[in-house]
Amino acid sequence: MSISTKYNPAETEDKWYSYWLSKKFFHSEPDEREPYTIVIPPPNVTGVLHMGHMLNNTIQDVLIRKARMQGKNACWVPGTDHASIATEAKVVAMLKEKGIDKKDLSREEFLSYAWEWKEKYGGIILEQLKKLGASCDWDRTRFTMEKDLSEAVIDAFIHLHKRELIYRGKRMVNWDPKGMTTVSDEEVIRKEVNQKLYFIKYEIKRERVDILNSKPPTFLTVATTRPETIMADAAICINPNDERFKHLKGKMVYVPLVNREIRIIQDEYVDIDFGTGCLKVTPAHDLNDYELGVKHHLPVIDILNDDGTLNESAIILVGEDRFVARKKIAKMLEEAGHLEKVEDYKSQVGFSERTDAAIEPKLSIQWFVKMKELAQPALADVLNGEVNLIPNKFENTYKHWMENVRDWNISRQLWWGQRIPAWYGPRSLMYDGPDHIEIAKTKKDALEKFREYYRRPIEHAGSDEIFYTENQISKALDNIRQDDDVMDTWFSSWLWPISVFDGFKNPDNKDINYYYPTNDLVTAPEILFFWVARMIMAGHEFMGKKPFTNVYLTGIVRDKLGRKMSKSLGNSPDPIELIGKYGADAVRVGMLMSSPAGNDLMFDESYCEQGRNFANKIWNAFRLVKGWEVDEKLENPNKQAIAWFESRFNEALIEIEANFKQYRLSEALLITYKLVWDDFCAWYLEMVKPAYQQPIDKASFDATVGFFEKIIKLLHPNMPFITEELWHDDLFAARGEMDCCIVADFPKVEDVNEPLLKEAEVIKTVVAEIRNVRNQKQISPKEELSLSIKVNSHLNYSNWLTIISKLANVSTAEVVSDKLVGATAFMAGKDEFFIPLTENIDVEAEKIRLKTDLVYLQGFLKSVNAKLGNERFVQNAKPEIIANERNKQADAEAKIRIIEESLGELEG
RNA sequence: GGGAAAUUAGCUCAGCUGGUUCAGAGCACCUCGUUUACACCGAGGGGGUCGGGGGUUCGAACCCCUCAUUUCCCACCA
Repeated sequence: MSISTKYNPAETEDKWYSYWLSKKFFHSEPDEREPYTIVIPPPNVTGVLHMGHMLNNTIQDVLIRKARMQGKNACWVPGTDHASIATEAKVVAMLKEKGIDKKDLSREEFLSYAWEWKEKYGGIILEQLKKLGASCDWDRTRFTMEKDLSEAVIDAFIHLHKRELIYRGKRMVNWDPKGMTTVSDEEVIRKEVNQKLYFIKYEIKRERVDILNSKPPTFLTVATTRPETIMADAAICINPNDERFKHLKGKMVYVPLVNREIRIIQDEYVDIDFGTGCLKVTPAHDLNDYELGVKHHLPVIDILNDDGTLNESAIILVGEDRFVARKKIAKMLEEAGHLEKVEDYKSQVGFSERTDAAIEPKLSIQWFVKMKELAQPALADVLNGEVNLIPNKFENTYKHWMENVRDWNISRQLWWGQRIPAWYGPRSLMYDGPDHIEIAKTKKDALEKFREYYRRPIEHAGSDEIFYTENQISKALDNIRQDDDVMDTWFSSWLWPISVFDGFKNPDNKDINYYYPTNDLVTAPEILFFWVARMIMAGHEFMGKKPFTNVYLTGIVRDKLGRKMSKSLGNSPDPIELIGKYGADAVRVGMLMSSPAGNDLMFDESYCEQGRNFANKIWNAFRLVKGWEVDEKLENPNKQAIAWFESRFNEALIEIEANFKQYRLSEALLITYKLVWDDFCAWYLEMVKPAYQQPIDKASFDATVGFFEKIIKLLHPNMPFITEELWHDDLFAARGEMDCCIVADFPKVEDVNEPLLKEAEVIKTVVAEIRNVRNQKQISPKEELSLSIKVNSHLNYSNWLTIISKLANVSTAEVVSDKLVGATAFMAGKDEFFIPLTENIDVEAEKIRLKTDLVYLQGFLKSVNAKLGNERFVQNAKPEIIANERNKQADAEAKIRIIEESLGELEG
């Protein structure tokens, strides 16, 4: 036989993937079947596959393939996300390498570079998914910035604006000085940072009389982590209840170095016990200070440029980066005698999720979505089980977040994304004033709205109605400009389950009606709020229905030391290399084996090895069966084995289905693994396998091939490639063009013969015991033994004798009525087994063995008796528990009797 | 600072409503094996007082309290 002893994934994977594609097995169109739909969490368009994607998409593929095999109309919609800040950052970096500064480009020029970049790198990740075997409906591939999806974003904005759920406001926002944009609260990652706490002395302004009396200046000390912001100080704040500072009320102090006078204000917000009890108030650069400033009518002095350098308002250190300025100013303060001391200090600092730059609180005008109303139905869905989070431990966090949801800052100071459809023009053509804003999908619409606006009578124009001239109007219209900002990427992502089916463009179309709401969503818990929660909100707002029913939250893939995989640590294997090394099926199995929903996965390559070994095991089982010659004339000696495996398969299948129902994919796979490796290969095949170079009977062969086919189908969702390869082998019935494993019927649960399975377990013990005897006595497996069985139970061994003989290399096996003296013995259940050996048995050793068993059983019996003798147990325990205890008691008593007999004979 | 979860064999994890599926699985480990599908293999085996301490109960890995450790989420203390 010329089949390789090892399964070679490279020979099958591309072949079958192209075949599936060419036969359109992944493609779905609405029909009369029940739909099963998953929308992919769209990866960044310019990203490459990492281990997290690997896990996530393997799970989705398993779910979708199983549904497809179970007769559902399975549709897995793939696509990519334009990832505005990440992609823009990459493009900016690329341009920089070319010596081009983004500032020197027009918006149009920049976008053309960006699109070029997207065309070049976009879609790499989707190609990588194909290597994994992902059975996405590629005809439905979408991109969040393509025309239709962008329009959906604009439509959604306009809709929400009409509903007064979108507003524009001046707020403290999170500013990313590296990305030069705002980011939402959710995109700020807080980290503990070792910092310094600077104690800075501010001189208190002396009364004129004090100066005349040459009274020396006095100081107050403020503790701050940000000395570079003193130039933006608007006040010093003390707690009105702080006895130490009562005398300071109403005084003024000088800001060191710049000598600007500021007030001392009082507010209970200040913690008397923290630092010095004096707080410098910097409304432009701290959220709390801003609020204090509003309360006390303080000026806002913004000393930072958008890129984090100091601006002219700082007066000193203009142009320096904030962190450089911090060091320099500390020195300057020290030299000027204003630095009392510096202490080490740990505090939480916010960093941008995308650029890792320290976030700067900044006052600016941004667009916001009101979240409270939107959150309500989305919270209700999860609480009442309309939407299931798997595992449900995430419900608590979800609830907490949704109940404390804050408004969503959706504007970003970037170019790569959907531009905010807000248009600005002069409110009045007569005098300068705040802008008039119109929300409109296109410039044309905007112009019309503005024209209409200007044609109305002029406000405050007295009794007679006055209108602008057409000339004035057309001149004004020439100067209408669109908002420069784009929308947060998540503002397109939250529409994904709707927009991929064109639910905005064409609200009542066939696809959206059929596929929406989708079934399962598979994603990482990190984006539960970013994305999942908002999708549910969008579902209710725009469709009046939830977007999906089940949310499977995967864990984070970590290395085996528990560290998060990251580029900088270099601890993340390249998934494509892994697939090359072990095969896609192996990597899939490796990922699935040890990652229950919601649990982090400590990844190690050995998981892939295990997967590869499993593929090889299947391959070799196939080689074995493939090599059998059939002799039609032979009787079937394997009826018992066949009946057993049939039941065993169904027993396992029941468990597998139950685990799938609970989304315990790793558990389901492990059961499958054991079914194939242990039950099918190690037991069943060994039972029916003909002797060397002997033919097999037709019935056994057919049964075995039938089992094999069922096993291949069972394995397919996990291991699509090897199963498809085997499916087409001529070992099985001839296959038509469309007869592929990918669309074969998934096995259905059939009858389980429980007593038969129980008997088989006893038989397995018998075989294992005989092998154990060989091991202990150093008897070669080739040496034949004979076996005598004294049956004390109701088990009918006659059906099993041939199997025992074959598996344990026993030449004669017989049922006897008396113990065999001088033979080595063991028990299985209540039955006794004897193997006569040529050498004398070691009576002492045998006695010790029996005594050990006896002691254990006596102890066991004692505890059972104690239970049964306890009145309160007998009164309180459930009847079936008591019955069980009585069984245990009888059982133990019987075994003890048998052992005592044997011991007696050895003694005697 | 608030909240949530976890802690079971060397590692990764099961263990559903307290009582034979109650101490389990996979991997790793040890011994033996060049048997004619597979050494990416086969046969057999060892290994845990279920984080510590209390309590409830006839009975606790499971329920309660407490401590410890770890992880995650949320939060504006300079």
